[in-house]
Amino acid sequence: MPRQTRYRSVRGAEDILPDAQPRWRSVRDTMVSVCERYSYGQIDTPIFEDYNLFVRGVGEVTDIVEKEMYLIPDRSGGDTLALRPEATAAVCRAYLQHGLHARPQPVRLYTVMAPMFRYSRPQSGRLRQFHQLNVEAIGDPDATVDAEILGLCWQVFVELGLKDLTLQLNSIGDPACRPAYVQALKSYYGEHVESLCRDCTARLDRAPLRLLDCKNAPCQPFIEDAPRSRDHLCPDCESHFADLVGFLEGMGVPFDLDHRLVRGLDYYTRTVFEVQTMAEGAQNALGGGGRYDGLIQEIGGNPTPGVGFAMGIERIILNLERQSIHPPDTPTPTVFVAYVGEKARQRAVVLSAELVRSGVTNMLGPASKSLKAQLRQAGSMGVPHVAIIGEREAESGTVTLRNMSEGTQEEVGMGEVAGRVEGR
RNA sequence: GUGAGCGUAGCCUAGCGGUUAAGGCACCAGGUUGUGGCCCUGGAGAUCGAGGGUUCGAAUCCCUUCGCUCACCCCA
Repeated sequence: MPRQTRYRSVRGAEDILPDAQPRWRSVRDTMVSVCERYSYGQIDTPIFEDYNLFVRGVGEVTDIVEKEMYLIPDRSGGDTLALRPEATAAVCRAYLQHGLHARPQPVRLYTVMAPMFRYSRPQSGRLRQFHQLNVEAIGDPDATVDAEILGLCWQVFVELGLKDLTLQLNSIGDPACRPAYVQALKSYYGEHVESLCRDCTARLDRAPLRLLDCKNAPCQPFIEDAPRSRDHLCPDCESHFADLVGFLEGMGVPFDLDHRLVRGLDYYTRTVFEVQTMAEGAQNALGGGGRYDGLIQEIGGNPTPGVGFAMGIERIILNLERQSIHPPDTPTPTVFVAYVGEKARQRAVVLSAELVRSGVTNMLGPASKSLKAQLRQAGSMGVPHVAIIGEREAESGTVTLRNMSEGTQEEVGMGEVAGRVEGR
């Protein structure tokens, strides 16, 4: 046998085999169900976009833009394309492109199972192609919308059955108050530069907010005493946040205020939140998002507020498995069509097709295998009925219908099979 | 991009310098001439990730490389 190159899926990109599909489907169904009950409408956008959309939208100095995008030269010589690294910018683009501002605001949108692409070293809970649920409410600045989004997000986790989750909440202000806060943060940290970890000395200039996020030991004491964004909110942001907190309490959505929570995408304003597991493992953020009141203007629209979040399907599935929350069983055929001999072979294909037409899930047995082997296969799959067509049945136009659990069988006409198996 | 661990049949694992690389699961075929689940027998399937080196001799030791995994970073 000549040995050929064995291809495998590209690093960080996984196949989802039939056995895994019930799990994916049930997660998806739960997400759709919650979104639809909140009156969100499904939107699907292309998996690639002009890469400038993400540069503008996500922010030039973010990791996503600097080193994680998959770029594709456009064969027509136009602008470079990017496999989407996240959904929000693309959904906002669609909002603008289709004049959705002309509809009642906010416009409520979601995408499920949307594949996203980010180039980074794969590890548990982090792939290069991964899938998200994305939910966005665009066009209304009110805190009720933030509350709705947070409530929707939390409800999805509740209905998925995941336990040991926390909802971390913070406000990082807006253009009116954030610059002053960032300044305060910088000058505070400026006094401690020499004590900080190497990562953080670099962060001080490039992404000061992320200093708060550092996990290294040397920096911990400074984080506690660092200026907090919520203490520097302008009156508008302050009352917006107070409203949100009140709404969440009223809704019974549990949350923790976390002054360290900042997010890695530039577009967030005011509300930011993250749903985290307490489970072991590094990738503990199952979902996250916030308000992005400046984003639409940034990508060329009129100033338009928005809030939304994303959650990672793979990470959710990982945690469902860790918590032994099982998906529905893989469906098995109702009937296995076994046959022996040439004439029977012809009848069998026909029977299989007719059963499908009658709505009966069935599997056609393999040719050139003994009856014994076919029965064995049906048995190992747990198929409840086997329709056997041998020489005899082929002659008389009948089939022997075997009940696998009882071990009984009866001879019926070809057309009777569907009725027999359903009637039980 | 950085660091660590690991690579033996589809999956899990034994072997850790010496004759044809062992076992389990799964797969295939038999055990009555057209009948499953248990049991029994047999079979197929591995150039031991790849390349190079050391040695009389390497899956076993060394180097390189590729791949996988986990963590950092970042985030879903």
